[in-house]
Amino acid sequence: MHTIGTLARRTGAKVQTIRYYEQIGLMPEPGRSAGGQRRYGDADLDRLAFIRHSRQLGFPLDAIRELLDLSDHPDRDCGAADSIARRQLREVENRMARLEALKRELQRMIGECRGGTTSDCRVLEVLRDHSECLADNHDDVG
Amino acid sequence: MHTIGTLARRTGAKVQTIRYYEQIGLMPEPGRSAGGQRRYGDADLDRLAFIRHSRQLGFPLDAIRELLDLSDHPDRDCGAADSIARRQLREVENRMARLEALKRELQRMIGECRGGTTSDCRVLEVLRDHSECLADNHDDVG
DNA sequence: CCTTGAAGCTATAGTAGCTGTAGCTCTTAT
DNA sequence: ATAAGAGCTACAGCTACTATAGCTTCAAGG
Repeated sequence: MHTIGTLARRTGAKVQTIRYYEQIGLMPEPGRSAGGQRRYGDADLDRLAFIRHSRQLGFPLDAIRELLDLSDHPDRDCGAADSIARRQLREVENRMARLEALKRELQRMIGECRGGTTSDCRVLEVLRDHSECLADNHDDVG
Repeated sequence: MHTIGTLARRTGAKVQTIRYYEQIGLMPEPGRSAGGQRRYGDADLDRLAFIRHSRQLGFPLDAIRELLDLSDHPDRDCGAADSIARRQLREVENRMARLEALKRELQRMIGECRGGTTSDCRVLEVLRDHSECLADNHDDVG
């Protein structure tokens, strides 16, 4: 039997985070000690490790919920898991592409700045200048 | 004189977002019509465009506050603006590096999956397997 | 048995940066 | 005069946690 602190230490999650996962139904409600403290088994530890590892790979909690569900049913087709992972890969690639564009624009901005006062600062000029805007991007640039 | 809707259309910001910027002091409180509706001038439009463009480059609002302040004082040294931009560039590069690592792990995971049931799915196996964890990463991966 | 300090408990609020909703009022064209 | 569309305030919700306050429990040492 593990305490919540042990789970935290073993997985790198914060104690509050574990309670949060319980609250949103990602972790099951564990047993309690006589005094009301949470007591976990090894299966809980594994589940939390799975969640944390998935989070480190950037999966959103909803996707993790699906992955856990698949993991709980060994007889199902693994195509679903595969497609969640592929979706996440596409997401990561999208973000990278957007960041690449930002990086280039920032480098250009910085590269053109020749010092002096803010009145002739290229950085501020670029930010002010409407005409050089990136294409509209309403998504998070994350 | 522009309405809030006009500003929104011209900058790509949502109406609520403009009101939000006012609320947090990023946009000034504008004048009002007889009936109490916001009325903006061209300077407001420029300021909002500056904010949106900076957001598109991923600058956090605090950084934008500083950039706007610099932009409002043409006599100051532009080194500050430059260093904010460099900080942002480093941030972008960091995120890209982290995403690159995620991308590789996702690709490996997906590449190894040979179909079948979830019980022998490599994707789920990798997520379950403690020993193959990425180095601990407590930052946002975003 | 008693104390003490670490760890746990609940509940609530805060983070970033918006976005959406409800229920109203204003503007403007016809 | 009316009606559509835009604007108003105030507040809740989003993601995924994180932090705080004020309390209780646990485990070890004396």
